[in-house]
Amino acid sequence: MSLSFPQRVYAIVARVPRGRVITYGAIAQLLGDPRNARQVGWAMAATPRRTPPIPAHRVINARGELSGGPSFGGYDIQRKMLEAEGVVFMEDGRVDLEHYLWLPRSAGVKPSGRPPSG
DNA sequence: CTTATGACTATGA
DNA sequence: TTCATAGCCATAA
Repeated sequence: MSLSFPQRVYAIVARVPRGRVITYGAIAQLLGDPRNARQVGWAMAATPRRTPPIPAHRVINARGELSGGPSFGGYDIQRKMLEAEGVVFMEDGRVDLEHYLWLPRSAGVKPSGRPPSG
């Protein structure tokens, strides 16, 4: 059975440890469709209001900026959440992805998913 | 089917 | 560096 797109997104976001962040593009890339970065955001916004164990506040854009989605109540809320986990922000108010961007162990290797156009 | 929107990303000025 | 534009694709009307 194939999991839905958002389902797979949650699976990755749930793997992001504390004190780390991940970008939409990275998630989409891990799913095999880097173009679906936008759909990743859509999936996050579609998170059930049951407030599942999905650390959506650790998902930011490729520029290290927060999204301030309704799931947090505002930009400051998301920032406080990350700071509470140990994430330090730069003067510009952005996160240094070079230091906080998290990737799974198998990052860079996708043995299965989307085969080449063969 | 078309049109409009969006928790995005890459490129050009 | 910031600002504007193009490309992308799923969802909603």
